[in-house]
Amino acid sequence: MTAPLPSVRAKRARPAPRPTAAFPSRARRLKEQRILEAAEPVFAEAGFGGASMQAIAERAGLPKANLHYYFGTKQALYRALLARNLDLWLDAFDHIVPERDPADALAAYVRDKMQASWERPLASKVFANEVIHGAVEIGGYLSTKLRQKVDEKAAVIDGWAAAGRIAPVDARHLFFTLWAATQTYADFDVQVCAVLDRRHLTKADLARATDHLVAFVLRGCGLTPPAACSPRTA
Amino acid sequence: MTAPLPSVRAKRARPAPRPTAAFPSRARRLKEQRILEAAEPVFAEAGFGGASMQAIAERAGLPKANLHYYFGTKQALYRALLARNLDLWLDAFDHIVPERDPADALAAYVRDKMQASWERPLASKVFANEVIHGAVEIGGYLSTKLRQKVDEKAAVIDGWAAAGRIAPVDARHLFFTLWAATQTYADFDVQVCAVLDRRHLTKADLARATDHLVAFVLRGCGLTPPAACSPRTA
DNA sequence: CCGAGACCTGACCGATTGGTCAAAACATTT
DNA sequence: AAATGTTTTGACCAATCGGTCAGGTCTCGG
Repeated sequence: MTAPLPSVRAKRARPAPRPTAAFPSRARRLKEQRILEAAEPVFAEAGFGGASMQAIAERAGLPKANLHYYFGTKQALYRALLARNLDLWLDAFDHIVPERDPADALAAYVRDKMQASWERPLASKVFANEVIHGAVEIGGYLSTKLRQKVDEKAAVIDGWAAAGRIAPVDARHLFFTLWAATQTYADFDVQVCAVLDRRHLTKADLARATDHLVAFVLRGCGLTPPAACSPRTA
Repeated sequence: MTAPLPSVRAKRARPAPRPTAAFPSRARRLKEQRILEAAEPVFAEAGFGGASMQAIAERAGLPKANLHYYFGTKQALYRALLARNLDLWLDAFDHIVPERDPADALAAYVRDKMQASWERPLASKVFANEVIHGAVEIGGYLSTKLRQKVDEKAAVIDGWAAAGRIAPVDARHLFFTLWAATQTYADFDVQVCAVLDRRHLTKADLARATDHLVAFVLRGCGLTPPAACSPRTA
């Protein structure tokens, strides 16, 4: 202890980015939402490394320093954005329950995921980016919460298979296939557009894709689409 | 013309990055390859915006200025990397020909694409990144060469369907599904690892995934796997 | 042995990056 | 209105970014 060390490491100085962490007022929540909404397209279109706080600030119509007041660092903002969307992926799993008819359940699952690709494509892109780049921020989530959920739902699929209600598929790889096939309409939309010769994907395009996928998946699982396969269901 | 304008726009100054563009010597090609090989993992892991010339230079064991000597700009290096891999995606299409048995052709297609995911995952990641971020560099390729090829091969699928040799699937959406389902093992490998509780994906994992996918796809197209579905084929 | 042109690179440039900070503005409660 | 705490932001910082350039080295035909 010859010298009193020049305070902290300059790099770890984060005094109080979130003073009211315990009781975030309604106004605070609203503003955070506004910033996250501005951040989503920027991170989706440029990735974490390519996105800049300046660009996000401009989209939100706020000075850059304000973002740092609310989120401290770029990484924290990125993490908050990811966290907001993570549970979104698990919702569709609710359809996969033992007592339900396998064809119904799988069709509903695919339709739900396709709807998510239509309604929240940017969230899917941010997630895809994060995973492609190694999932450094959400690796823990993937190997805990997601894996548990997949294990649970894979057991349901296996149960159906054991009962002869479905072809003997590999449940986990089936999920990988379903995730990829549905999210590709969000993540790789420009490729789909290019091949289909569209400027933008329309709801009708997605409906057609959904019908194709549902039929394809059901056949793939040794099931038959429920007669005519009416696409009209809430 | 009151003032002679201060030469060119400072931003477009690119004197002669490729003096021997017409006759690239063997040594030159070799060095370019070396740089591209160093660039691939960096672009794959960080995206275009997140990658830095410095990082690529360090990986290649070369001074940064040397990269600029060979490729001029970061964008040009990125484009060269993309160009090197573009035709890679089209190769598997060769299996889809009218005279071939549909089940054989589709199985071979899936196996080829899965092998590509195993052998060149980084190329797939770079490509995925580019498409997710809007395909600004390869948009032209997607809406010309790729689309033409897809149109051509979709006609083959439609022919099979018309002849009753395959279920009446939507050929283009079938391709989207196949691309997504196969490339997910390259692009989202960490997610697959997390769910399967692996540190790295092994060849055996990929083999299992391939068998699952082949069977799933064939059933999805109303076909039956060729008896026992031996995974051993060159 | 000598140019000539290809190749190489340390030093440097302006612009932009994520992040900090102090002071001003605003809101609340006493 | 004084006091207290939160929110806002322009100005600023060191670091890093992509890119340039002068001048070096190397190679090779003559």
